Amino acid sequence: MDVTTSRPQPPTAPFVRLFGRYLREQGLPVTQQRQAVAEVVFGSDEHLSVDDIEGRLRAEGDRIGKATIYRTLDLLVRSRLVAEHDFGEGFKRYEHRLSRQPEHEHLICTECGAVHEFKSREVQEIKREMSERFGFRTVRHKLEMYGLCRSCQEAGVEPEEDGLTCPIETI
Amino acid sequence: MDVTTSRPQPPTAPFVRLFGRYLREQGLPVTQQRQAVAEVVFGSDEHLSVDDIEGRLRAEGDRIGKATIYRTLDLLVRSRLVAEHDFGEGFKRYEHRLSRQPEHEHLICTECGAVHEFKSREVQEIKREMSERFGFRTVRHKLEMYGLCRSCQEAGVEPEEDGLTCPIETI
DNA sequence: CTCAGTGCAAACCGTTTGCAGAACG
DNA sequence: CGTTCTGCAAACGGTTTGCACTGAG
Repeated sequence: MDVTTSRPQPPTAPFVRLFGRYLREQGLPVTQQRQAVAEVVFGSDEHLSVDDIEGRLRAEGDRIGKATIYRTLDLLVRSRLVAEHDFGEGFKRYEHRLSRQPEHEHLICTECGAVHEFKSREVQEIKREMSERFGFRTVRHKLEMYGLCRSCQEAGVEPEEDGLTCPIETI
Repeated sequence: MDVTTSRPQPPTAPFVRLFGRYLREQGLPVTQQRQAVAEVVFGSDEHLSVDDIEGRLRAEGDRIGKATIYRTLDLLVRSRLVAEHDFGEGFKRYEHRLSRQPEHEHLICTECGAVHEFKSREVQEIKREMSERFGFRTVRHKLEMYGLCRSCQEAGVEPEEDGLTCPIETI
């Protein structure tokens, strides 16, 4: 593969090297499998499932066992270079935290599965309030909005209703 | 068991009847197992796991199969009388939505597992913004703050650190 | 060389499903 | 009485783990 040809994303090599540095700091071997998994994760701006990662590795000719992928993702998450997400699909997704806003929230379209990221200053406010009011020290948080993205609404999809005919008051 | 003795919580019977009404509306049988599960869920203000529910049923002499509990919880969630949560523990938790604020967010202590509820007006603001800026129509959301509750901090617990020595900038 | 990593397959574990017998309406 | 439910046990599926072999340092 010609590294000099144009790439859609910034080069991933420096990020992979950063992961290598983390491994060395921890006294762990920098293996080619670990580098290959890191390359895939840092080379995409999507929220990848383990199957996605396995597929992309295979597409590049790498045949890496799922167990190794899981073990490597564990290291990537521990290094704080990668974030793990559970969007309630029954499996986890992974996204790297480099070269874009490391802290962001998610908009998830329940129709087409599209994931959009956004920043929210309100969350900082909430953290402060929780500290003041309850003495709670927030270490991490999760803010996800589930609904319909613009294009699914324009395609005529409606959010499905259910529940008791006499609804519980909401808000 | 004497129903006339004092109870810690408001009586659950009306809530169970509400569930019965939902079942009838849907043309589904109101079985004693379904009522027993509903009784347990409406009778607690905690976030119960399936094992919790099974245990409480057994404590009252009811022996109901896990499959039935799962199937009944599915109905309770569909009726909108009960909310399902995944706090990343590897299993789900359930909480009824009656006689307290039906919409609220969660504070989860990663040390002792305590769950505290709070209301956030900021979330409404975020919904509005997402609609304006991205045309996203929010149907539901998830806001969870993970960290240390006051008592765990007072007990001297510190949030554990990890990651690369040169940290990625955070907020 | 030695210790940790890898790959495979089996184990795990919460949840779901198929099916014979029991209940609801 | 027919239709749906229940309970059991087996199946499921994402993830984890045990172990013999390979590879990094």
